[in-house]
Amino acid sequence: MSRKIVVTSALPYANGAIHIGHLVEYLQTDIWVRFQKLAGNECMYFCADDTHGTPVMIRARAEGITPEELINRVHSEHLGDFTGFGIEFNNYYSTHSEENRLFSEQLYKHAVDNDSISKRDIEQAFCESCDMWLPDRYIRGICPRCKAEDQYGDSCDMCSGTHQPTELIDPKCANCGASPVRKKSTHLFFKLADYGDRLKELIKNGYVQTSVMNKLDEWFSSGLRDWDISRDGPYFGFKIPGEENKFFYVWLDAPIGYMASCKNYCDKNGLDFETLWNSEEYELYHFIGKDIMYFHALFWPAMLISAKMKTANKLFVHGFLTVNGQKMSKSKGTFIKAATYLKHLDPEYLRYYYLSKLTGGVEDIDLSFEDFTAKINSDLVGKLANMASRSGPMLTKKLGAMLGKLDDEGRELIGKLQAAKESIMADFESLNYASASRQISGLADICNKYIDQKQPWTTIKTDEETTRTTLTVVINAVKILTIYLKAALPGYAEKIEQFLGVEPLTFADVETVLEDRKINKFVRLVERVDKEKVEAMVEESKEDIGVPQAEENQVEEVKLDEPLEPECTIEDVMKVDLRVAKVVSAELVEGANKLLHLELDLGALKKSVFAGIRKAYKPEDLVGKTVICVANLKPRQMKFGLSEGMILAAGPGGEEVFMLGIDEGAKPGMRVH
RNA sequence: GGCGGCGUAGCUCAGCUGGUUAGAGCGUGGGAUUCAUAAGCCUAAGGUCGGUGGUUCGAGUCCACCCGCCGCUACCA
Repeated sequence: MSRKIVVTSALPYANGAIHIGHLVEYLQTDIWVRFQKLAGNECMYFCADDTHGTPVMIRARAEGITPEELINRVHSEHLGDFTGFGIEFNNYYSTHSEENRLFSEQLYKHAVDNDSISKRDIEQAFCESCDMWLPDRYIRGICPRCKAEDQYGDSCDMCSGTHQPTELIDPKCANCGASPVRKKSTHLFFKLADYGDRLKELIKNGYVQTSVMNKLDEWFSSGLRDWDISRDGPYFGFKIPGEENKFFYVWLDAPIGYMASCKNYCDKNGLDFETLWNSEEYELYHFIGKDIMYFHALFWPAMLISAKMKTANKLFVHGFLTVNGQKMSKSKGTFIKAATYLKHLDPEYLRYYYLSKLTGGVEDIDLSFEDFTAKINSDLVGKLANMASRSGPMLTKKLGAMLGKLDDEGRELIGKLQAAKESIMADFESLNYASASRQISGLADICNKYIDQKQPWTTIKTDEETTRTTLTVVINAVKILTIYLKAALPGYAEKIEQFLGVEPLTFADVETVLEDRKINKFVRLVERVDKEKVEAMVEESKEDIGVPQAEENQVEEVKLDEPLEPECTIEDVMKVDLRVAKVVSAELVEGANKLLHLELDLGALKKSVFAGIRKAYKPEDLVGKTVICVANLKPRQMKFGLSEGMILAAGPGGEEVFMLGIDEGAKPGMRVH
């Protein structure tokens, strides 16, 4: 029986561009949504821009436009980015919409009726020159603890301590630099604690992954606090009914934006919103990052419970993206915007890469450019695309583009691929895409072995029909693997569908077999990753930001061919025992093209070392030379013998190797300090 | 500081409820091939599973402590 599913991704804020970190979530979600559809389920995907709040207001002011103009522009930019990456929303809406206003007012009214709203005064910073209340983020000053300058109102980057904005020394408005004043104001609070038991119940029943549950336990045990849901004007948002100059805090109406987007879609398409959003007929899932767990696991369901509405079946929480093992950095050029990526690289690369990394857990995932290039080039191009490329053209050029029939052996191979279907589908369902991609990759290995073993390039010379059978098997294998990958690589799949001359494939087609039919001309499926394009993308990401802090007269950043190793201690250095050594003999190594075999004299002892310096040094030039060697390196068994040390040399390798010498007078065996 | 997560081959990561010689892909060395997007196949080397101690017949897997990294710490969007 097919399922009916509604899915959302977190709403990106309308104050900045989509970057590759955001895309982890949207691609994770999009792959899941596409998977559900391919599996024969009905699945709808809703999202929207999160448009309200102080940052949007400030940004619009800075650009001299209205907030509406800003959010309209950003909306189309965001949508363009998503479309560029093949992310297919049923509706990409905005929180600044009538639907959202109505729902926000409705949910608020329910909360009021349930006596879940309280009022009390709070003191907050107000900038008189900007005529605006300042969130903590918009107050800068000196950290009360470590006295670092220019720190946020709530936390200090230098000592990583947290503090109250009132404690900040010499506070300034981050916007205009004026000193803010403290003013009292009445705020509305949602009494979250009233919903504690029901939230615990929800979470106990599998609302989130277990690791997320642990985190939530922490919050529960420290007690749920009331949630400030109002902001004083001027504020870009919805006015709170019955209040003077008060607006809903942006986080109140943001998740409601999911509903608004769904409602807007339903109205445009003649569907019943109540059925889609609020009935048991449809499952509901939210995909979010771990930073907004609090809102989605506590506030949001509490508000829905208060309004007697359905809560989601499950929250799928994912981790953050690091690039080359570190936080995305504007100065390093790893803060890569979606639009910048698209100028240089194929979006399907990133879709495949994230597929290969995502596990459904909350751990961060790392995008290493080296790994990225290797994975795409070897897995996607070398294994998968190449499979099609080594069968398709032969079939079209030499065998009239006609498929034959599978033989027993072929059926066995195809059977193996078909048998993996359930397990691969289970991986997609549970968001363990990495596991799915490993399975698929393993299947491609089996197929490539089959091709090697069958040698169609040999049999074609003598036996066309046997060759046709072999290639028919391969084409059918390609078809199945394409289905397995299609959720992640829709563009790739489409090319193969055209090549095979078939209707759009789904998981149901895994069981069907293509026989005795014509196929179309083979087109290249995917290009290899060009390292230079990756570099160009990183370069451009640096330029996006401009040269940072040039006026600070900072130490010029050194650019090395090989990046600097992490800082080490003197103890680390002392572990390496460097000794002066004299080359006693040097000879070529039979069968090796990079190695020289050296005998070294270290005074009291001798060492036999294999060094990869053959392209740079001739054996006869080395004998008698004094070099520096690592004397306590663990001996390594090489094919040609045991290497007991390592000669110090500089350079990238090959012909460019430069050995370290030492000044006159040093004797073999002396330690280098 | 408190809390959560992580630390497994050069790199990126799998290892379910503890159970035979710890796995994959990439990379590296060697070999046989050449249909294919310099791809594919065979084969070798490479890990005291962050450290120490403990529970157990048996621990990468459980417990304690320590070290290192990341994140959260709620009126921040």
